[in-house]
Amino acid sequence: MEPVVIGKFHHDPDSEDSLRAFKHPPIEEVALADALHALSDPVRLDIVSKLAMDGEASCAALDGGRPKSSVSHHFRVLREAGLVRTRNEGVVHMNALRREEFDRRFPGLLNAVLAAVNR
Amino acid sequence: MEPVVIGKFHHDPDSEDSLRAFKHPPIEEVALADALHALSDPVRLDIVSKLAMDGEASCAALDGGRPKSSVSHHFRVLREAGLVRTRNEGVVHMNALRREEFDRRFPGLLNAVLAAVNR
DNA sequence: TCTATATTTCGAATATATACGAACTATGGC
DNA sequence: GCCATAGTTCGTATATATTCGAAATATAGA
Repeated sequence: MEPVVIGKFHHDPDSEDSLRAFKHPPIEEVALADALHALSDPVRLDIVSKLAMDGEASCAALDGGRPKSSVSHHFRVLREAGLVRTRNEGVVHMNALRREEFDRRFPGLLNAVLAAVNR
Repeated sequence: MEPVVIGKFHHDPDSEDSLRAFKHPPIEEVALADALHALSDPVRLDIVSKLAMDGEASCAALDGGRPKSSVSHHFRVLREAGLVRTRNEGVVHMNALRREEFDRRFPGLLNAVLAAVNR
């Protein structure tokens, strides 16, 4: 039986080193200042708030009419701040908050932000 | 009896329109994104953390060896985000967190940030 | 009034962030 | 294989932040 080739072109789409997979930092490596910076933008606060309500969503579902490249940028910032995990579901990228992990790292922070963002 | 002159050169040093007095926004006018941005800088996180422990301090006491103009800038950002109140005490400026007000505006936020910054 | 001290303001350099079109890449379905 | 779709990456323009020296301002005290 042939071994599965995991490399540049033949890879496991769910593995962390897949071409399509994203960098999700270990939650312990996320710095507080970076998390706060990620949350300090109205567009990203909106995305985070909607993800908290809906659980999961594609990028397009949360674009608010903005160009794809802008939305992609904001998702990247959220990912790198440990706030969002993105997984490939066919042609769509599904995003969800890393709530348990983030809460473990910064207890109460996300709750306080989400409470504040909704008035 | 002469009325007290409140103007460009003869003014009440405790009044909000004094030359030396600072702009402290009404807490209800502080936007979440601006508060988070103010907290998303390591220098300012350090200042806020020290103020939380010490209660009150002059600018110089918290400068961490940085030039005065830089420290002054960071205090201004904290002031405009509703986090810090500065009052004139003779030649020094005494700074304190607007804790009660800020907590009322964004419940749990400052606690979560302060808990996270210490570790 | 002169001096020392604490801090702000100004100005300019540099760094970082945001925005968005165009080109590119991965996936699923035909 | 070809096409459409969903996102990413790239390049660049612009906006905002940070830094710090120098000059200005306020206050206390001699």
